[in-house]
Amino acid sequence: MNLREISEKLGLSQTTVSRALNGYPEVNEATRRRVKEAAIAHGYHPNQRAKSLATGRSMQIGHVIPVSIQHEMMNVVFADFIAGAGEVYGKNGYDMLMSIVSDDGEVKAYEELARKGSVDGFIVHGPTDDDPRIALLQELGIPFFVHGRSTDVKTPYNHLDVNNKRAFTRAADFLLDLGHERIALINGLERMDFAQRRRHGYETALQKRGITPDASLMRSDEMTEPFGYAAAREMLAKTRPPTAFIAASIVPALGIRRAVEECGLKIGKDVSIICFDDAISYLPNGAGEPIFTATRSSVREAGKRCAELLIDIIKQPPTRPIAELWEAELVVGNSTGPAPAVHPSKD
Amino acid sequence: MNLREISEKLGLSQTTVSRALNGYPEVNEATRRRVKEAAIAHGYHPNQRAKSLATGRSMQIGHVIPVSIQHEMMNVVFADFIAGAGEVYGKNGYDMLMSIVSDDGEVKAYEELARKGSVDGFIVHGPTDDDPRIALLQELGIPFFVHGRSTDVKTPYNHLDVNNKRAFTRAADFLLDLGHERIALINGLERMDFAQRRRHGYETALQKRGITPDASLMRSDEMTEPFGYAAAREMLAKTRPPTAFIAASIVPALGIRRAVEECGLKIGKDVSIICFDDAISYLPNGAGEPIFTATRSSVREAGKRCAELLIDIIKQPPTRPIAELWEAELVVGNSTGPAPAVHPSKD
DNA sequence: AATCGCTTCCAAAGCGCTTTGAATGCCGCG
DNA sequence: CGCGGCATTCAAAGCGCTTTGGAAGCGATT
Repeated sequence: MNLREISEKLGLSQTTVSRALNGYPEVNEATRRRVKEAAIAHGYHPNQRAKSLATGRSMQIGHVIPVSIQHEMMNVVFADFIAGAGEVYGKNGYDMLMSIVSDDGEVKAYEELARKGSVDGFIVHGPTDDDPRIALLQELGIPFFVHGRSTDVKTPYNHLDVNNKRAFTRAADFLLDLGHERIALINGLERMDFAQRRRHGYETALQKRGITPDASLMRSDEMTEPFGYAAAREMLAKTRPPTAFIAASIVPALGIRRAVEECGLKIGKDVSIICFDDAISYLPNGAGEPIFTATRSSVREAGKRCAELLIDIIKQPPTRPIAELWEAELVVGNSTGPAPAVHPSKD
Repeated sequence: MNLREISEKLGLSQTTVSRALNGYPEVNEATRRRVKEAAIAHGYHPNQRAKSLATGRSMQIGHVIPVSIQHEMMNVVFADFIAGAGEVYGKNGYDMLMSIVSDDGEVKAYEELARKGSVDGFIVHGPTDDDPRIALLQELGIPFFVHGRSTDVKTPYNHLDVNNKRAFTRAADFLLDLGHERIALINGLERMDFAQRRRHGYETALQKRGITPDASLMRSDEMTEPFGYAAAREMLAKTRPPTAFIAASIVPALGIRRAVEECGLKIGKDVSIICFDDAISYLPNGAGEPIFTATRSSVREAGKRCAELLIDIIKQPPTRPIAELWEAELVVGNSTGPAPAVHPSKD
């Protein structure tokens, strides 16, 4: 069933049928009703391929995912982000085009999708501190929106980010206020912009209290459970182990907890843990009372907002770049407590 | 840069340019080279929208994801599956169209994507025991491939599944051989076909040894870490606690481990744990030596294979349905050991 | 010299929609 | 009675590609 067939069946021109279905005002309301009913009765859906050829818009948003990023935060956090974005796409008649590419194929993927006209815009995930994708997309002249920031990119671009630095300053402050002095940082990969900002936040808080960040208490890697575990095991074996950990995600935090418990230590008493919580739906930070004290910001809400803003941008390019910075909230759970008294024998 | 422009620039017809680029034989090799070079030089990529209108194929595969499934295995396992599928799509010139919909919008999503001609086929994820999507897609007359099975659907359909029953029989046998008799099952949601098959496998193994499955040792829910934790805590508090757990995924297994450790028990000694391991890349079952003894089957490889088969089906509808059944391998880790001697006081 | 068979290329139709520009009918008004 | 204005509808062009059905050129064959 296509436009011609249905218009013939109704004894109307294709023009009128098209306009009736697309809500144009210059069509009689009685006619519109008749057309709409016929469309439903015959299960008519305008051919999207023809439609987008005619309109010049594909009604699709591209997400390019390099496989390696599978390992970093992308995998688990990503699913929630796209759930949020996808919801917004659906409401606005857009679809999500996802392209999973090898790492060296990323540039080509953006170029092709843009040049082929497969998408009307892109969401850029997980920017590094100097992300080349931003310049590439600007050159391609296609709308895009960055989830996060790329510190060293100085040309303006549309983005939304969490105030990662502030979140980690607050996390560290919280522990410092509890009397902790040896605070470990279990961070994401340093090439990720967010990880650098988080480290800066952590370092800033320590330095403000006259504590020099101890490199032996800082780790940076893919945010897996085993990474959190291994890092914590090693640090807890030191002669002067940390009394608290700050983790960049709930995933390594689970590993830290495992290590702490294996050492026969009590969480929230002997060792405190605080993490950044993306409010991931399948890995909730406890039901009701949080397992971990955490700085929290929903990545799903971020996905929604990024999608909304990108669609706005596609419809009407803004005169000046859009930028939003969200603050994470600090939620207190059972994983933190006052620093343990210094063991006499350790002096 | 479109076909007309580039053909004018070359002094050739659009026909010839099109054929040259698409590898048709009726074009002189010298001409073809000239065309290809010009295409690269000018960054020409055929407009996908026009192309698919002309060919009648969208070169897109649809994945419809209801948000609720976010919570069940989908979320974490899904990411790996689509990584595998996406790789295959890229190699074959296909793109992945992902539609995230509310639960009641699922039927509509399939219908629309099919009728609008947005996709050439679908991958169906996470079938239930009597999944209505199969009949729907058959009625829509669009190629599709099911990852898993739907036991109560009797019409044949293309699918690939892991032998879930066998995997769980083997897991239970492994524990039974070690002398365990009180073996708990921490399963996924019962409406999922795979969960039912796994339970059957577990029950079959017990019954073969004359053990009647104990309903108080069986739980079924979304496969989260907290679920595993809560279920294990409760079971371990019984007067006759289980000596072993079988978990449907590594995620609840992590929760079980947490519970066991909190109870001051030793894994692999006091309590054994065995799980189904989807070989998820971001949650690896240990590096080298597995953390958990597990029955393992890579969901990523499954994604690859499903994509390959679906593309074959689109190109050439098979005369009889394609069905593959994969066996999971049993890998032995540190989480299992002989059943502890019965405590004298417990008799 | 006429014909055939190849290779190589092309003009034009068509995919199914949107959109432009114009036509039709009808009303009220001078 | 003629005309402008409004509401409603339509024919046709165009989006950028593929594909059909030739046609041109040329050496080989009869």
